[in-house]
Formats: sequence, C-alpha cells, structure tokens
Amino acid sequence: MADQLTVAEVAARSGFAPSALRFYERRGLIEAGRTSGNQRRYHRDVLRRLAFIAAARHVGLTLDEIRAALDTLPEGRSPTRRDWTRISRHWRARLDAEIDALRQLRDGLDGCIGCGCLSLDRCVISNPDDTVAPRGPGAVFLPRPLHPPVEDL
Amino acid sequence: MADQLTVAEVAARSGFAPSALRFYERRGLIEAGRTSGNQRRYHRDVLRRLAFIAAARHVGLTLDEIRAALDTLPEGRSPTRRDWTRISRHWRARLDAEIDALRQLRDGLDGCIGCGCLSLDRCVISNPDDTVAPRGPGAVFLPRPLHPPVEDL
DNA sequence: TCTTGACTTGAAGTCAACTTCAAGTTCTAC
DNA sequence: GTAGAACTTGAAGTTGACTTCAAGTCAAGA
Repeated sequence: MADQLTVAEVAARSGFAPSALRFYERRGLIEAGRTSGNQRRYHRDVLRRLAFIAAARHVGLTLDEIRAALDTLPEGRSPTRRDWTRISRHWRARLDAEIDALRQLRDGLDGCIGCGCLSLDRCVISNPDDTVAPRGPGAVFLPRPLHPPVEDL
Repeated sequence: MADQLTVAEVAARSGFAPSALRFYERRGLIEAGRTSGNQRRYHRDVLRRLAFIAAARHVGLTLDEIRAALDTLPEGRSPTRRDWTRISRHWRARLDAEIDALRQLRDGLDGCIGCGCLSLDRCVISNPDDTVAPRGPGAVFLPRPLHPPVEDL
C-alpha cells in the first residue's frame, strides 16, 4: 500500500506536468496502479524514477534511450542506489564528448573569426565534422537549461 | 551577371538540400533572382551566406536569430570579411556559456553518481538550475554534430 | 522537335516531447 | 447528497527546421 500518490501529488513533487506523466506512462517510462474508479495511484518509487528521467533529459538523452536504460532495472524490487549509479555511469562520457565538441568548435571559431573565411569546405565552424550532407528531418535536441538565449545579436 | 548559379549547383556546393534553400528563401535568409521562366538563379555571394548559416546553426542559433544577424549586413554591396567577423563575434560568448553549463553538469555528476541520490530538489543533475517548472511546449535545440548517439546504454 | 531531367508551387508530413482540448467520470469535503 | 475539484480518454495542436508530395512548367542536348 505504498502506491497512494495521486497524479497531482506526483506532479507537484516531481515538477513534471500531469500531461507529461501520462505521456511517460504511454511511452513506458513509468507505471501506475489504478483505483476502482480507474484513477492513477503511484508508488513512491516513481519519484526517484522521475528524478532519473529529469537528470537524463538534462544530460541530453532521448526518451527512447531513457526507457532503454530504465528497462535494465531489476523487476520486482525497488532499485537500489547501486542500480541508479550503474545506469547513469555512462553519462559522464556523453557529457565529456559534448563538451569536447563544443570546445573544438569554439577554438576553431577563434581562428576563424579572425580570418572571416567561413569557407563551406575548409572552415571548422561552417563544417565542423567535414561532412556535407545533413541527414533526416526533424529536430535535434539539447537539454533545456543549456541553451539560453543570448541578448545582443 | 554573377547570379547564374542554379538550385542544383548551390545545393551541391553548399550541402543544403534544394528544399532547404527554398525554405531559407521563404524565411528571408537568402534570396535569388529568376529566369524568364521563373526558375531561381543565385548570385555566388549566396554561398558565403549559406556558410554563415551552416556555421551559425552549428553554434546553435535559431533561424530567426540568424536572419536577424544577416539583416545587419550592408545592402547594395557584397559583405566583406570584416562584416562576417562582426556578426559572428558574439558566438564565442554563447559557446562559452554552453560549455560552462555542460561542465557544471558534469562536475555535479561526479559527485552525484557516487551517492546515487538523484533527489528531485537537491541533486545537481536532476535539477541543475534549481527550477521546478519547465516552460512551453516544443523542442529545444542543440547543433547537429554535437549530439552523437552513444552506443552502450 | 522531342525527350528527359531540372525546376516550380502550395500543402501536408516528420520528428521529439509534450500540451491542450472536449466531453465525460470520480473523489472528497461539506 | 451534492458541489466542485480532480481525474479519465483519445485526438489534435505546438515548436523548429525542414522534407515530401502532387501536379504541373522549363531548359538543354540529340
């Protein structure tokens, strides 16, 4: 009987909107029990799970990746600290990679700004990874707080 | 008569798909002349403009921001090296900010992974900027090449 | 001249991660 | 017992940056 949290409570304590909770449930990231009247009741474990989701989103993982990670948690028992540590261990490499990519871009920029070249095939800035073809439609994502608008220009 | 480049040529040399070129034109980022038969013919200046767009996209600017920047270029003459340098100078601060944000996240992660806490309101990773409410719908963007998929987990 | 490939348009589709809506149901406090 | 807040559902809308489609028009070489 530890699953007595209502949608509103979970929403308030996790910071996710109720609509997001339902969305995550449809996507298989969280689950919920039901009352006799078909309303959701959450186990408190869901809060830690949501904290993990929030963290992973900040690191830049997609919901699919997050679900894959969550799927490796043990069934039948509450995850331990060690479980959470295990599945978030890979984040560091990811962040390191992103930081490095950004740093390369910035350092290239320092050289490039001076020359004003912006050559499509030579400039590090306009062509960072020496490819020409971008692929696929749709959007590419960055964790929310890392992409603040810059005031001037 | 320097505007003799066809869509296909500009697409090939810029790496942008023809559909993207038309899209950018509608959004006011580039322009093109027309033949008597209404087909587009580009001035070669458009290539450098597209290089700027590509670079700005990599840095993470939105098309609206890019258009705003391009709008400050002088009319009537081809932009000089100095012009390009001027409008891309602000990128460095932007990149620095993003790198810093990522680094903070990573450093917080080092402490957090060990403790496995992932507390919704205390953990740096699950709540990097001490906010609770995310705002608005839609997507948040990171420059394409900076967000590679990670293989395991 | 004819064919074929390149081009034109507006409208609609895509992707991720949600939010909003409408229309109805349940829970809880009085 | 009832008001009203909280909940339910599926469907459709939002955002940014494009792509894809259908139905036709243009350009260039043989």
